[in-house]
Amino acid sequence: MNARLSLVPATPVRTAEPDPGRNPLVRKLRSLVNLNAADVAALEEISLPPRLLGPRVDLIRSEEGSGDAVMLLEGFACRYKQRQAGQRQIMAYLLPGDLCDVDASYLGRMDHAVGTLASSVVVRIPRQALADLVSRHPNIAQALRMARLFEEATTREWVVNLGCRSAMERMAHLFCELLTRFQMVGMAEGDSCPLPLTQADLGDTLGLSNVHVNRTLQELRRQGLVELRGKSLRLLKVRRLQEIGEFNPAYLQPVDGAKGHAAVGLVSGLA
Amino acid sequence: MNARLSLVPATPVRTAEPDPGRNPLVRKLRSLVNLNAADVAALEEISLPPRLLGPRVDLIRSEEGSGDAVMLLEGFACRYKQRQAGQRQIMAYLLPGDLCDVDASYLGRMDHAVGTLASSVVVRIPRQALADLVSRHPNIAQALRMARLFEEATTREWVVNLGCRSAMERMAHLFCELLTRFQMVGMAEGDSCPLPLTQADLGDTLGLSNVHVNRTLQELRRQGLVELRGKSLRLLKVRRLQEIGEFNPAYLQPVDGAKGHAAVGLVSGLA
DNA sequence: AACCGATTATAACATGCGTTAAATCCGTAT
DNA sequence: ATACGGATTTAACGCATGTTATAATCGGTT
Repeated sequence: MNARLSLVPATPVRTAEPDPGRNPLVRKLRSLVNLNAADVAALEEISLPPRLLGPRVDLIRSEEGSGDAVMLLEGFACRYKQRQAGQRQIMAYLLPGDLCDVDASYLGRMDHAVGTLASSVVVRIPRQALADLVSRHPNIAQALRMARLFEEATTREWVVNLGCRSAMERMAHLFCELLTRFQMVGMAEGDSCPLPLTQADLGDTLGLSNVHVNRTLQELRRQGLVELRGKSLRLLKVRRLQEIGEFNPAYLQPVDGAKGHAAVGLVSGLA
Repeated sequence: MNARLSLVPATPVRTAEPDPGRNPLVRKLRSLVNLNAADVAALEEISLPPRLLGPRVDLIRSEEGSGDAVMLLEGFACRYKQRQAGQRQIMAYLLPGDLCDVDASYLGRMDHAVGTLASSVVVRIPRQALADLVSRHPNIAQALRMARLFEEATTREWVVNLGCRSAMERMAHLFCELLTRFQMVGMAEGDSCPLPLTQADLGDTLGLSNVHVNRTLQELRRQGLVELRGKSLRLLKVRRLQEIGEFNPAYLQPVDGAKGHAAVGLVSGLA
């Protein structure tokens, strides 16, 4: 299960490299607001040593109580909930650059779990460091607020997906969303992006049985819309898939390129 | 459609009454944290004159750009999204005391609409007033942050509902959630609460056709679990309904009664 | 190279829910 | 009262998706 864990006992991943785009958190926040050199430098400094986790490892339960945030550096994780009978529903994907806010755990018992789907590298960000960062770097504070708004919008979009789209439409929508999100952190290559999930994982995401996930996938392949080999997803006809899933990336990114202005007026205290 | 709008052209609803529990926002925030007299007084002062809206009236589009928040004083509203073919998916309910954060509209085009389902009374809260309130009253700031966390948790719970529960389970869960939320603002009477929705509205909420909503409702009635007459819902066997829907109110409220302590450590700047 | 468990793929069958349609009920206005 | 339109109810039928089962394939390990 976590076979890969032993391969890399504590290999430190270089975080504070001079080249500007390695850190996925930096890349993500840069897709939301304009960051200056000081902002970027500060972001690269806050991370504690990275830790490698195998697939299917819970990463919230363990941090619970520390109050620190967790950032996904590499890999693929999710928020999920397990029903009594065993069914799992995935409620959100965490991609590299995504922060897992631990605020929720203060509301008493955490209402859901967070775990890896593929083997992943995570870093803890001490709560105090994050608070300092936010108070000294308004751009970063702004970007984090926006990231949160987009995350909320994404969850709402998943409600729509589950509530009133067919299997094919759901899957097309999900794939479009994934490609866009990977593009935002510079991890897409053309129309391809990583997809280190099993069909069962997709089923738990889309509210479908794994058999039907397979059927739907076959149909998408047959129509020449997607290619899914190994752990890589390729969207052969992006436009067509966007039509099928009624995908509009506006809920993931600022419109056009007006990053700087877009969110000046956010009610900072309320957010 | 909006026939009732004309009935009450501009009837002002009394907001700042001396009796402590009239304002649903106060009641709601009090269910989250302990508020002192100054906090309550401040909350009662911020509202602009209330406006009456008929059912099925959008209330975001009109406020767009003003940046002010909107609070529902009476009635029933929702966040929703309309698909091209016409299907509507409701993503959240707004009950009395709920604030509709307008932050999202700053991310460019609003990604969803907010509208009334029943005729409602709303008040605008100027952005500046809200910012002042939050900076001068830490308890209120705390409560608003918690309210937001609970709102996020609620959306996640809806994802679970749509993703992996049957029609009966979904409806049982929704009804339990509604009762609890109305209890939090003091609008439930025993095991009864308002439900001014049509079966079509319920269908757009639960991802079911209106025919199947009806079937499911009949079955719940036949089993003596609920009573739904006029615009009032009554849960005859709350415990049983909670079992069916696997409902656990922990995602709506602080656990037990530890309101004051629960959230002291929230990363204020991040939230 | 050969093995193993996990994943993917297919088939056959079952069913929960959607669709269409028509009847009844109910609140509101005439 | 009466009439009207929207909401609820019920029935008949179809389909998308679930379920169960089994085979084929793949990726990683020895």
